[in-house]
Amino acid sequence: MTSDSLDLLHPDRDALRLTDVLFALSDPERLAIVCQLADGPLDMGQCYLSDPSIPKSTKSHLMKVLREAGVIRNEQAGRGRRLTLRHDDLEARFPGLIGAVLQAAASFQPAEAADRRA
Amino acid sequence: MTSDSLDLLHPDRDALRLTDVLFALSDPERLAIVCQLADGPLDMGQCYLSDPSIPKSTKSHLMKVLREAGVIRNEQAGRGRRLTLRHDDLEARFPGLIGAVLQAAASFQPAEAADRRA
DNA sequence: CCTACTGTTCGAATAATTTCGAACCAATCT
DNA sequence: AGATTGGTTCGAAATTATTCGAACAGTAGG
Repeated sequence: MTSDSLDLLHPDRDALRLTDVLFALSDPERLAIVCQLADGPLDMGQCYLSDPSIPKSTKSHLMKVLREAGVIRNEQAGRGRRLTLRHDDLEARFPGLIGAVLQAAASFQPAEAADRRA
Repeated sequence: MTSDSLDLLHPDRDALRLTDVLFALSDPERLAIVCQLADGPLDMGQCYLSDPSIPKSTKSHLMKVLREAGVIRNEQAGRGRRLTLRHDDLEARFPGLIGAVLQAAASFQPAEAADRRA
């Protein structure tokens, strides 16, 4: 009935810590995930890692770090999970930060993104 | 005579990696150092850590991480060392990033900074 | 030259992250 | 209900980062 264990914990906007956010973004794999979410929410299955053979537990852990830092929201959606970049919360708390990171990342790793689309 | 081993290695502007920069900034102690350098270069002795009892080897290592990520420059100056935030290089490579981080950090940890000034 | 002063580097111990398989849980479909 | 799909959590192993003392190196001053 009412959702039980699997609604995960998300920090409030006011509780976001800059160093935690920076740390979450400092891993190439996590940063790439964030870039994919910049255009809008995605189901977990639509979020691609650089290496497709990475097990789901590892992928889940990457999402956990991003979620606990307050970078993404991870909510149940049907059978799977919907991932959302917490753009508004980040922007409110750290103005200009996420935009600068996304722009820098976009002009940086376009090759990998293109590879994934191919 | 000519400086020997102690001119440290600094990555070129073009070699700066976003994830390395974010990682370097993701530690509270290192971030605080960067904030102190925002107003201009400082000698190492003028850079304060949250805990004054931290040994110099640890402090040196914090600077090393910042330097190797390309966040600061560390050059010999007289008897000691002059630390400089590589603001121009960072801005050129990741427009808006360092400014957003500094602003977010400033509106975040003013208590600690005030303590140090007292 | 010798000493004092500043920092860096090295090596080892500790702590924190990452990675992965296995077990588990919730939702959907038959 | 049972089977399938999609993802989280747990626990252990491996990797990486941090911390600190000791040894070293460069500079300035006596």
